[in-house]
Amino acid sequence: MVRNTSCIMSIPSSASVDSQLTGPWGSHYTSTDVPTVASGFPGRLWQQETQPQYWTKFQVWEWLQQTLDVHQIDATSIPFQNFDIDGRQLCAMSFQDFTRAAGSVGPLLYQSLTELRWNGQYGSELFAPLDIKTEVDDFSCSILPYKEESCFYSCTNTDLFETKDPFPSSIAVSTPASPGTDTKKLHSRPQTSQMKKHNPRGTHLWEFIRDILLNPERNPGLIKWEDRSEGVFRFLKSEAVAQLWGKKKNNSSMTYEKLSRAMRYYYKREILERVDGRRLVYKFGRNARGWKESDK
DNA sequence: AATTGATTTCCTGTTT
DNA sequence: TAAACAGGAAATCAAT
Repeated sequence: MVRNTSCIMSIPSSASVDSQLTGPWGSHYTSTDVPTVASGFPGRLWQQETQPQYWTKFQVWEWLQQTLDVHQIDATSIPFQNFDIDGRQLCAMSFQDFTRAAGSVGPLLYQSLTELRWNGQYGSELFAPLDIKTEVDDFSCSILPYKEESCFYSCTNTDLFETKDPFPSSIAVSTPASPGTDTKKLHSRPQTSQMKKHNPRGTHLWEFIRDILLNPERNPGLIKWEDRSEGVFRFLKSEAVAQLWGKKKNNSSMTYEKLSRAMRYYYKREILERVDGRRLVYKFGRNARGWKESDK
């Protein structure tokens, strides 16, 4: 009955994770220049993080994911390969280009981007200093804070992963977070479907896993496809993934053991299929979307 | 304020 | 023996 709720700090997390991380997120990018970014960075830099024109391909991709998410549109409904472009190219697309590239979702994307660009021009001054928590990120972190809050995880001294990665995705990207501005148009746009209910903070565990798999640049050997076409994958650095997940959920005590329990619950919902006999191996089930190559 | 879906936490037992 | 796997039970959290 009585649970030992007291020993919360006894997790050797950082040590184990550190030792597991070796990729671009690991030692290479250890915090050297964090302070700069952490404490009020120059407006110019901020602009670069925020304005679509300066986005990297990955940021474009993030924006896409996020926008679809916000509008409850299935990520499989648009060909992502048409958006394997950086911000400059994205901004060069016309309304028609968007329609060509994303079909019926094109207009919505065009709209969203236009508003973002527009906000980007005036947003900076509305960005109160206290919002600049810093760092940030981790991948699926949102670029578009349509929902009032930004995506900061503000885990102050956890520069295990994030960090000065080459994809400064969401730094201050909480552009329109400022109340009183016209960011609500996006909110009030009619929803395409009601299929999904609440999706706290954008991503579920399985989507988080999927997104790691789908982003080689962001996946320094954390999880690997075993059979791409069948949706079979394997954890290479289970504890590191758990830490990352915990970071996303602002839970520093996440472990693979706990993460895997959540994974097992997915079997019943057919989001994952059981792959027995093989440790750390899972397979996407019929209810998992957006992982197939053909889905893109 | 109550409900609920999705985990999170803990645990005991089994398998690799 | 140390990790993983299996699930049950209960707690937690955020969205509604």
